Amino acid sequence: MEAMEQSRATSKPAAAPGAPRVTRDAVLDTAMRLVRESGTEGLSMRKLAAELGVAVTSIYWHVGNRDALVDELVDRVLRDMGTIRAAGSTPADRIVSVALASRRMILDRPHLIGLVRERGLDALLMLPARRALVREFAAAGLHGARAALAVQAVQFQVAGFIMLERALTGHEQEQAAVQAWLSEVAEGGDPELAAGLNVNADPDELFEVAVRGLVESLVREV
Amino acid sequence: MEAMEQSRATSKPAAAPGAPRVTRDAVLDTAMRLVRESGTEGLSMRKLAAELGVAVTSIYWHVGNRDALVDELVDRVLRDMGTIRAAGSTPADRIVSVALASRRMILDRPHLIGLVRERGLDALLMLPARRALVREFAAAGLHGARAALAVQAVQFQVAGFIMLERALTGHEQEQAAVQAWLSEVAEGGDPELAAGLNVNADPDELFEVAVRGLVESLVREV
DNA sequence: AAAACTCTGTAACACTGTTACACCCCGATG
DNA sequence: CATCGGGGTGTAACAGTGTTACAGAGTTTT
Repeated sequence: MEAMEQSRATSKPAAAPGAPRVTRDAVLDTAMRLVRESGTEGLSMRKLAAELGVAVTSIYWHVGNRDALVDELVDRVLRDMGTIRAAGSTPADRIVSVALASRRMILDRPHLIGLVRERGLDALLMLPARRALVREFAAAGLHGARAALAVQAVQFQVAGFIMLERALTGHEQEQAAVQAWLSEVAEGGDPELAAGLNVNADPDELFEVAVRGLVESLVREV
Repeated sequence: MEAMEQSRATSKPAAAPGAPRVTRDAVLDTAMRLVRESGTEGLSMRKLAAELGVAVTSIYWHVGNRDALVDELVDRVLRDMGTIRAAGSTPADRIVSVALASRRMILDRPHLIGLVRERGLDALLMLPARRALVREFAAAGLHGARAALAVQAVQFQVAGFIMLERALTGHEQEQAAVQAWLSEVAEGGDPELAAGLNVNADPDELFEVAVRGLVESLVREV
């Protein structure tokens, strides 16, 4: 804890003559690279130290501990995400566009989900879209508690969908129980339905249909 | 691997005279207890062995390895969940009731989420509601690809919501970034909105509103 | 009696996060 | 100039994790 404060304060002597062999930034950079290359579980303090050609204790001196390190990585990724702008003419369209953009932003940073999940920072996933959602729902005529409920509903749908989607891709078909049930449905007289349930092939369409349905319901009752 | 086959095949000599000191069932029982008491991370092979008064290798002989053990625990919990029955008169009401019941069932088994998450079995979380959803959407007049999309949308919303809700409870307020933004909203002229965004106090209402909105959108277009 | 099988124990390997402690170097102070 | 203090690093260890090679006891089968 105090170590972090100290190292944070010394951003000037980083290039001083009595140069430290690694910087806090260098640690964070290679940590980020390790996560990009092999996920959250590919990031170990020893690996990180070895990668920097340094003993483990140096890492601890610079970042405190692993949790603080991951927190900082989350912060970094979130910082470079920028803000979300709504597009479209109708209020519903604009809100849906915010949801779509939010999903894109998060999916473009695959390591982010693993990081927030490990540290229980799931709330931060919703942060980028919040501002835009509040604004657009207000523009759609929703205020007060009603608006709060609407914003939260959309946020939960977006973030929940994304986390689930990432957890499911690749794994779904493998489940024996799932497969068994699918063939059962196919024999039940609606093969097209079974096919549609099998593919997690088009998450894009699924996401848009779900979000649009929810949003239109929320803005209609004004 | 073969060990599992062997032990699974020997359900008869479990009570034979040359009695083993632990049974596969006993291992699973205490494993389940450990998870209930201290979560997934409270379940270690050594702790489990110690709890049973046995060496670690016995555990491995009976269940194979940790992953297989957790898989079996998931199976067990899922098996005792039973089936979901729809209630209500209108199609939308019936579908919403399935979603509510599904959430209740899962939340009543808090350890389940940790287990499926650790093993990437998230798809199994949706399984109990699938049958009922397909039936009710068919009764609402949806068939084929349209019905598949609707079922998937509801499933994703339910499962995503639950996972997020469990991850957020308790943690949300702690985030500094979240807090900062909330006070900003409050000063923006809509304190009631800020209040509604702050509480994760009423997830029940939030869930019902979100699901009902989505479902009504899905069944309306028939 | 011998061989095969079931089940358990000892001890180790390779990892993980974390820390107590000694040390080096360099700049500031007495 | 000498001394002190602190930034930064290294060695080595502690405690814990999943996993396994191997030996052995006890029972059943051949």
